Amino acid sequence: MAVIESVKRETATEAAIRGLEKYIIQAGLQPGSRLMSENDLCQKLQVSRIVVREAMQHFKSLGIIDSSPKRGAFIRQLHPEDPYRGYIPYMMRDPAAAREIAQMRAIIERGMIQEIVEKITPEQLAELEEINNKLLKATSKRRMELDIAFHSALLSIPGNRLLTGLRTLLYDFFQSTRMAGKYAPFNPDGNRKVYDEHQTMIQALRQKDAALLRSAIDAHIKEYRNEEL
Amino acid sequence: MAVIESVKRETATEAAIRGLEKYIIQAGLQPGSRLMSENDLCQKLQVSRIVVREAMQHFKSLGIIDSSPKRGAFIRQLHPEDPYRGYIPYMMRDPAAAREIAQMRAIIERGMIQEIVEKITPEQLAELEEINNKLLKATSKRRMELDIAFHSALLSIPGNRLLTGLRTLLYDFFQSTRMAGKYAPFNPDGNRKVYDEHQTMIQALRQKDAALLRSAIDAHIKEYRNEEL
DNA sequence: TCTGGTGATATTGTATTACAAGTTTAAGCA
DNA sequence: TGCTTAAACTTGTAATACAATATCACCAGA
Repeated sequence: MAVIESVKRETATEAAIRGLEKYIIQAGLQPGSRLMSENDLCQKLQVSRIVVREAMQHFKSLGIIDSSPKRGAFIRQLHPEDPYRGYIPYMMRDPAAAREIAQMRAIIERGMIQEIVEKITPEQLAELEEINNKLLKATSKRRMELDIAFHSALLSIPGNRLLTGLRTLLYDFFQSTRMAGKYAPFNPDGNRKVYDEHQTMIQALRQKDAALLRSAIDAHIKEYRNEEL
Repeated sequence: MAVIESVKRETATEAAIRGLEKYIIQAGLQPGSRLMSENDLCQKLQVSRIVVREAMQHFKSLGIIDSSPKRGAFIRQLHPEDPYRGYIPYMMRDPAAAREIAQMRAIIERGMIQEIVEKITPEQLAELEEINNKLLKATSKRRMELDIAFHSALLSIPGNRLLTGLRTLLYDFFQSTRMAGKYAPFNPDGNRKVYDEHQTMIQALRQKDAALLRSAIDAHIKEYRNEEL
């Protein structure tokens, strides 16, 4: 079966994006390095300044470079949350997204068990306890924040930027949209339940008991899974 | 402690990006919808066409919209790999990235165990077997592709776009750069070993034996972990 | 030599005008 | 109604212009 090739000709801007990427890579520019000026790029790439600026905007939008007026453009230090930057509003409009985010959350938390049992430090353990202690007497809204803080702290234990980059997506977004209503009802026992489940996790971490942590996380996650089907 | 506020004034382009996002959201534009023309946006946002085009480029770069010459710009259907689009070359230059990617891979695969044991279909199981059968008599390069195909197939079982979006990052990139050298040495027994490990996974999936799958995945992953420290 | 001021130069951000090439729409006609 | 043709619209690209500010080279003075 012959596939119809898209014969769309490459625009000058697309070519400039390729050229600029090649320049960045081949010149070995590191975070903090300054790119050559727009006019110089015009000469080098043989396109007008408009095209160069649109190519620059591409890399600005991705967070690869950062420019300041009258100073120039610089290679930016990548941040772990960059990849998802700009997408949240659009995921929010996708009804299937919430289910997938909840599933992703469950997968990540289960998958991390081994890592965090091995690697957690006393300081990190203390932080988890501190967050959870506050949770017991928190109001509804504050409780949600503290729950997020607790799970974010878990997420950061492996010291992996790909993981911490998922924070906004997995917790903030999830809580703020889909779960806001049902997750924080006027349930006076709710705090106690969440607190107890977190305490079990903390205990499992203290004892470095992966099996216990697994069952605690499963219990903590279960309610979401059922609701999201 | 007083934090020095960044007093950087917002540029017209940044304001236009906000305005354009607001327009897209509030107008309820769906994938396939056409945006108003650049000139109309100039009027609406009260900026020049250059600024409008740079704002458009921002959303083009993120994959939110797509424009074709002389026809207009349209809301694009988001694809799961979009968030990581454009980042791979820059991750490649980060020496810490390989370790984090390997760790992420291990976390995801372990975390998926429950899901895929529950949800795998006979067709998906057959696909895994087919891939693995080819692997036994594959040459070095082909073997790497088939290994990637095997794990990608695993990744797609839950039917979660956030997961499948990680494919390029977790497998293609990882294999193509850091592991290329050591992972595919001139080792005639290598195929057999990978084949056997995959077979154990397949058997575990057929029997819906989560514990067996866990140990098989752990064994399969272990070698990477040790090498990456 | 070091400091501070001063003017020239470089740089980005933004607007305007212009046009090519192709798409869409509208008008007019059979 | 259906078809043809011209008009209007739309994006991609270039060139020019200028404001505002950062940077730099230079020079004077202590």
